Amino acid sequence: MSDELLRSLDQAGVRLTGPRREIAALIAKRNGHFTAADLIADASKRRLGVGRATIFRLLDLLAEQGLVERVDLPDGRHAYVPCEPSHHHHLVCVACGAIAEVEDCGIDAVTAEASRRSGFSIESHRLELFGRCPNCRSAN
Amino acid sequence: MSDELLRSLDQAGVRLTGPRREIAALIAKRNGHFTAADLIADASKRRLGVGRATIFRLLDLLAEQGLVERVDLPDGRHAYVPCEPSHHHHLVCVACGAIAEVEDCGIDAVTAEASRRSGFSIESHRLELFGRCPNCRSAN
DNA sequence: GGGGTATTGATACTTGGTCTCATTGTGTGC
DNA sequence: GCACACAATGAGACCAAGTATCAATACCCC
Repeated sequence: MSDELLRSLDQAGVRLTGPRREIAALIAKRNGHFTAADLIADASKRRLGVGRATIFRLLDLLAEQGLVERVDLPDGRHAYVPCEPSHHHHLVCVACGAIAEVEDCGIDAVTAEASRRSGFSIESHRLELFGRCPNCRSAN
Repeated sequence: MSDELLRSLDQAGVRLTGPRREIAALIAKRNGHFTAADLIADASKRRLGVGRATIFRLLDLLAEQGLVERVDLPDGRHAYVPCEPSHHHHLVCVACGAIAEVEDCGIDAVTAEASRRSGFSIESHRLELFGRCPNCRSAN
C-alpha cells in the first residue's frame, strides 16, 4: 500500500522517517482524493503527534515526485490525489470522491487547435473531469 | 468598458451601487487576469473606500453571471478573468497575464473517450491552457 | 555506536476568503 | 419628487489552507 510511496521517496533520496511512514500509511488507506485537512484530522485522531507542517511538507515532496497531484474541486476546495508519475488527467467522482486516471485521449489535438486559433504557444495545460463513477451511477 | 459589466448586472436584477460601479471600472481597466488582491490594492490606492468584502461579493456576483471566471494558475494562485458568459476555456499567458478565450475545440471527443475508458459519466470539466501570447513570443 | 545533517513539532504568520451586524443608499410605488 | 423597504455596504472578527522560523530530535552512513 504505502510501500510504493515510501520506495519512491527512498529512491529520491529523502529520509524515511517515522512521521513520513505514518502519513504515507494514512494516504494509502484513503482511496480517492483527500484534503490536507483530512490527513491532519486522521493524524490527530490517532494521536500520531505529527505536526501540520510535516504533513504539508510531505505532500510537497510527493507532489514533486509526481506521486500525488493537486486538483481543484468544482466547489473551489483543494484536494490531493495519489497517482502515477506519468502525465495524465483525473476523473473525479463528485458523489464519492473516487478518482480515475486517464492517459492522453486526444487533448493534444485540442491544444494544437487552440494554439492555431489564438496564436499562443502552449506550454502546459490542466484538465480535470468531474462526474460519477460506475458505482455511484448504479447506486443512484 | 465597464458598461457591459454593469449592464449585465442590471439585467440580473442587482442594484447598481456606487461601489459596484467603481469596482467594475477597476476590472475593466485591467486587461487579462487579476487577483482579488489586485483589486483590493487598486481600490485602496485610489482611496475608494470600498471594503474587502464588497469586492469579494461583487466577484461572486460576476462569477454567477458568468462575466468573470476563476482560474487556478499553475503556481497555485487564484485569478479571475473577465469573459463572455458562454462555455469556453481560457488561455493564460504565463509571461504577461494576458488571456484569450477559446470555444470548444474538440474537447467533447476527449471527454467522451475518457468516459468510455473509465465508465464514469462526465458532468463537467475544467480545462486551462498556459503558454505565451503572440506578443510575449516575439518579445522573447 | 557516534555524529553531521535532514527532519521535526510548535507556533507565529500570511493569504484568500467568509460572516456578522449596525449603518447607508437604491429602486420602486406612489 | 418623496418615502420607504430592503438590498448593499464597510469594518472588523473570523476561518481555512498553507508557509516560515527555530530549537530539539532522529536518520543514515561510517
